[in-house]
Amino acid sequence: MNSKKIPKTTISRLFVYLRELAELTKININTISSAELGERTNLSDAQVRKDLGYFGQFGVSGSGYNTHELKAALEKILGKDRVWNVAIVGVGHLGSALLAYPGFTEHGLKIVVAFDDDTDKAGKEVHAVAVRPLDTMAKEIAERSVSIGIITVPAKSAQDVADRLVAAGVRCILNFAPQALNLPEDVKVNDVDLSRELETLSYFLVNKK
Amino acid sequence: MNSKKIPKTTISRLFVYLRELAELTKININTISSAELGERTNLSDAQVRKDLGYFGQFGVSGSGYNTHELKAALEKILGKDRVWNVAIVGVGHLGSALLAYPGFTEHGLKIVVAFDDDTDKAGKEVHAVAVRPLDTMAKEIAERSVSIGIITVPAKSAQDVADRLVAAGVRCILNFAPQALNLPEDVKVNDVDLSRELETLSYFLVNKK
DNA sequence: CAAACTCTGTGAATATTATCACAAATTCTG
DNA sequence: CAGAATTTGTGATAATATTCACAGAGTTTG
Repeated sequence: MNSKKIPKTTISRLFVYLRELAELTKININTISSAELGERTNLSDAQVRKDLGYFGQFGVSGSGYNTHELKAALEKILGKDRVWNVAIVGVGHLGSALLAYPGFTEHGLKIVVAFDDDTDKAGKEVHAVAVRPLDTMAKEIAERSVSIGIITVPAKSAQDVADRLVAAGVRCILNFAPQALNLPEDVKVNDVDLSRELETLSYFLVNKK
Repeated sequence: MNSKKIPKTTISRLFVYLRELAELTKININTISSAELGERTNLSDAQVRKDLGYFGQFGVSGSGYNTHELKAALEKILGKDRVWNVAIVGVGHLGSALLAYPGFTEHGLKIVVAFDDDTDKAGKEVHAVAVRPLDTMAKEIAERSVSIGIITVPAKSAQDVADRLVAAGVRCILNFAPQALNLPEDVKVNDVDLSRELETLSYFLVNKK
């Protein structure tokens, strides 16, 4: 194991490699070179080798990587050999869509509870997940061992919701609200800003030759 | 105008500043310093100044930035003084959620048509947007002057859909499919990989002290 | 089995991005 | 209106991430 600091971007790409390896093993391809893996993921061969190099030596010179072994190694490294419980706060259009998304389960993430104060939703089930009012958060999160929170509420309530999640013990948050969250250092936040992603495309339209 | 190359990250942050400036002008705050703007957006004062510096000099020493002027300047720079037409391909849970999202309109992005081959959907309307079969893509995109495409189909069909969008003239794509797209250089693609965002959180859970 | 290939692992070189730090411009204060 | 306090704009510096390039290890071929 290399002890140098690992780029965040590397972690993110490991999941891409893992996804590709899952495909490859499924179709009985047992060996792959960094060049081929790079081609399939739109990355350079050097990038692939460098990324893997942070975690050990998985390849065989002259031949490449064993897909089964590399897959198993990455699953271990990335914590995909176990299931993490997830809670969603905000059961609007986006929240519901995420509740219905089957991909998470495949990736070791299980949405176990949702929160929403809307009386039309609280107390019911959406896509087989129970929806509860926000004031039950502390209790539900503790009982269901939730370790990841997803925020899909409007920007105005996002900081409040984040504070409550953290107070309930959550240390990882995926934030869809277009609002910068202010949280303790030991809380990991990933922001997904859909409007911004679309907007950056419009900049490209304005500034292309 | 500074002619140095502008970081992609800078463009992205300009939208954050713009959003904050919209709030500020709304509540009649007319002047703001880089430090204050940075605090509100969770960025450093130096970062704010550096980002704006790529596009010109907007501030006044000792006082700060005029919120109205800066807002207008950023809107111009970012192409937000006009409306861009958007098409969505794939009207599943996520596609429908995006169709229902009011935020896009507020940001100068208008979803004018959706595509899906599912016979339950094609020919109908979802959230006031017409859904058409994929083989009408070329015609619809030309007629409706679509310049941005959003891909919310399964990974397997993503490349095919992307090729068709490009063939129809689209040069900007927001891709939600967990699939690396291979497209001509003059096509700008932004990838949003929701599973990956969640998964990187699980890595953090495994590797925190 | 030796020569020609193939492919990894990794330092070194680049490129990109963020932070520092301070002169110059402006505003505030008494 | 002079001195103190702010705040910008921007080179210089530091941190981060990617690409290059090649020695060394393993495989294939005739």
